[in-house]
Amino acid sequence: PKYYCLSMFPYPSGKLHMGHVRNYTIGDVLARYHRMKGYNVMQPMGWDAFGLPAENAALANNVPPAAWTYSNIDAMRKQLQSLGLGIDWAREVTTCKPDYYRWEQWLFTRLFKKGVIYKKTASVNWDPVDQTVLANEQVIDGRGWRSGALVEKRDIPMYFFRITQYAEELLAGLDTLDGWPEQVKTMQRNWIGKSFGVRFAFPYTLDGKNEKLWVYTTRADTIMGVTFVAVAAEHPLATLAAKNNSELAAFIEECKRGGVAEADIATMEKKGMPTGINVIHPLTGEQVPVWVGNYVLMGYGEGAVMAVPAHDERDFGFAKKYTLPIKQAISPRPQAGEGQGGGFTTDQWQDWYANKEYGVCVNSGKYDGLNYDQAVDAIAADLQAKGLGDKKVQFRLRDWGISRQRYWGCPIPIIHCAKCGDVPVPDDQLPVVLPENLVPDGAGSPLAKMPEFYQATCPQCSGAARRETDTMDTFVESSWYYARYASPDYSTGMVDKARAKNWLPVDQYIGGIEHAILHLLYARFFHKLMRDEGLVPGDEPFKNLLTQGMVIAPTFYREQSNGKKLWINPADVDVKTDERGRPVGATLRADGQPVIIGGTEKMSKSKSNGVDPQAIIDQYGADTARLFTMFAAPPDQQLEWNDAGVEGAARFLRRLWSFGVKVGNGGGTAIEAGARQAVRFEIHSVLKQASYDMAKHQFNTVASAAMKMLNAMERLDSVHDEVVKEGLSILLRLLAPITPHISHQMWRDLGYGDSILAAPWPQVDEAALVQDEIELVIQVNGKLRGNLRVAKDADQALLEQLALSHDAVQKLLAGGTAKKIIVVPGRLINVVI
RNA sequence: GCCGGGAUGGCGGAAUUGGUAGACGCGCUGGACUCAAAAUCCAGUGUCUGUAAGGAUGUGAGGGUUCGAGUCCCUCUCCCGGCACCA
Repeated sequence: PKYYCLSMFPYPSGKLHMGHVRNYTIGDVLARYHRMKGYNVMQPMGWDAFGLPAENAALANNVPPAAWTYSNIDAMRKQLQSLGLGIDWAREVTTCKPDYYRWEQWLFTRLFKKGVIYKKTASVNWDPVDQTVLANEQVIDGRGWRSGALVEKRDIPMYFFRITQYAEELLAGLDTLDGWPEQVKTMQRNWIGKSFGVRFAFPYTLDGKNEKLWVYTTRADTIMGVTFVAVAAEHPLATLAAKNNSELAAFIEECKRGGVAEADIATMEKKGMPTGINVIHPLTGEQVPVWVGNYVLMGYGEGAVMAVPAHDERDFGFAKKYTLPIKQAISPRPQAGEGQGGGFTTDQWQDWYANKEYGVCVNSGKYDGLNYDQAVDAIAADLQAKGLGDKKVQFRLRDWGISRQRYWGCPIPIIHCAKCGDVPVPDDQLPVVLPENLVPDGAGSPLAKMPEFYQATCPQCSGAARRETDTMDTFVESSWYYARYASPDYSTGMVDKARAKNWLPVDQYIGGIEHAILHLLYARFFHKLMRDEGLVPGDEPFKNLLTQGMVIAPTFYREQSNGKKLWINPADVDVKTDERGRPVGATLRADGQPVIIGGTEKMSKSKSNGVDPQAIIDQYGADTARLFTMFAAPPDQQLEWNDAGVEGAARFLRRLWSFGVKVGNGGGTAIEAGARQAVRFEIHSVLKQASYDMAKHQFNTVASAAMKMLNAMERLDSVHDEVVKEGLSILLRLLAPITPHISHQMWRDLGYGDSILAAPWPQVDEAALVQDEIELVIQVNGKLRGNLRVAKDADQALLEQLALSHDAVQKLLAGGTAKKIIVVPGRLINVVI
């Protein structure tokens, strides 16, 4: 059987960091383990080579992003090799090379023709001083990172993937992914955000024309509580109203200030202003005022929302702030309202106001007394009868905008012709090659200033035309590299279908939890796009997913005279402890003066708490680095870096080595049968647990099992016995995936075979686990009171009798009788008194 | 703000998924070896109390279910990840 083991490929930043070491060690452990289990393993590696950091480096050092990227790749490849990873380098993929991205361009043109890709305008962060588009990351406290200018929103045309067309399938597909962590699936479900609601219109008349203002709501049952409608600043109605209202125009301008990041918008103070326009409530016929609200997003739904202050917390706050009416439309049902503060008051928001399970309509005319489902049905039916709305399924997921006004990315293969419009570049003109010798200057893409690049001929009419100078979001490259690995050399198509069919899907995907939504959702989407092109088999790309935690380390700093903190690397600090080992202070080794102990945080340059993996590998070797990384925490949790812990891992490997030398020396006497049986029991019961842990990817306890085995064998009087030969053979194979170098060498030196890679995963001998006597725990009222050694097949009556006659139980019974005795076979006896 | 996750000795973590809390490792304390130190080896190490045997207490806080709760339920606090242009 095949086993495709894939770790997320790195961005070539220049240096391996601990997160990489962790990611690739986990992948390598799984790959080696599966080789021992008899699988045909593929473990490839590549480079996510386009991206912003290369442009930043270019700005800082005046080097072309290409040169910087390629030299980083060479450096990091060497580092990965020093970790001893069993990678098939013949499959190496580099996304910034034309032989890779030409197929991305090819697929783009196919999808463009199919209508899966389309163009529309969207908002971006605009730096008015540098005259450039900024990534969210480059906006700091609302200002451009280099210019310091206040960032504005600007609408520009962009290409979009119609991912919403696949929303239903992306959602349903999650149910088939049994090998994915539940939390990741939950996050994706919530991100896709399928909701059942009602889309309806508020009619109004403007300049003698009948118009409709559309909104979407999941709470149609509260429609009789609507007291205003809020529209986004970019909404056409807002623009219209601002024409002869300078105050409103100024407010809309204010709303356009600031970036486009949702976290900022959602935490911003909620502000609004009336437009002076009224619309008609579709059911009551009442006039409803329209407001502009800075919290309404044009990109969501209709860019307008009905506001029901009585039953939506955000609307409530807004209404209180601007003293808008609050009209109750839901009341607790008598049975539900009891004890939950049924009284409605406009003074104070209460959580039940928004609880749809729990109320019935009031002040709602003919809908009074209906519960949520009944009310939504009745209201949707009435709206439909008036031609003003209907039930609608809506997704939170938005289409994926992929245009980037940046240089170091895959060129979008479109030619703009005045006559023919947007024309995709024909296959025989692909790839559109990105020139690699440019240096960006921080003011827009250099491609847009390069006539040799953008001057083109229209493929349809042969007239003069302009080539698109935007590049694609780098998430596009990382959405299909897993498929390219199956046939990285294939020059006549995106993937070789036969080889893709052989290797896909990825059996195990490993990467950081921070990719839980975007990357993993885009890759799933891309797989379906490629499937629909007949390129790849199956509906999902990744069968099993392991999301690893971050690598964190302690921080140390000194307060400087200017009040700023000077961060000091942990490697330069000595920590002092009291007689119990509690830290009491730290000093800088260089000057012996104290430093302040900060928190334990994600390794980063800014906190100077990074540990260079290369230094660890050079000092202790790859096996120690790998063992510590696997032992210190389970893979999906945070891993705290600890130099003493690394020392401990090295100590264990040295002990293992000396033990091997001792065994190799031969001679001596065999041990006594009872001791032999006890060690075999220990080794095989530990192995049983370790095999179970390995299968569930809990590598830290597998490493601890190896330590237990060595401890057990070291306690023996003599190492010259068959049980040691067997035990060491098991121990070395248990460790082989984690510490391949030492395991391989000892395996050979001790004469077990040529290569431990060819050895099978060790088997538990159940016969070694059989015991005649077992130890049971005696509890009284659930509290531990003693132990009992009994024959393993002792019956219930005997156990109860033994427990009752136990000294500790007798003492507590004090002559009384037990109420109840609970016997858990093989574990404990609990006497209830 | 919204979505997801986490919290167990001085530290990293373990606990067969409701059944002996603290495996394994680090650190610390004492001892052996050494002129001495390092390395190595041996013993101890949750907290309080007690000479000891023992007793009490203990898994972020507060409540609940159960013979029995780190594990299940409710309320809360703090920390971390993501939020669509960082990758």
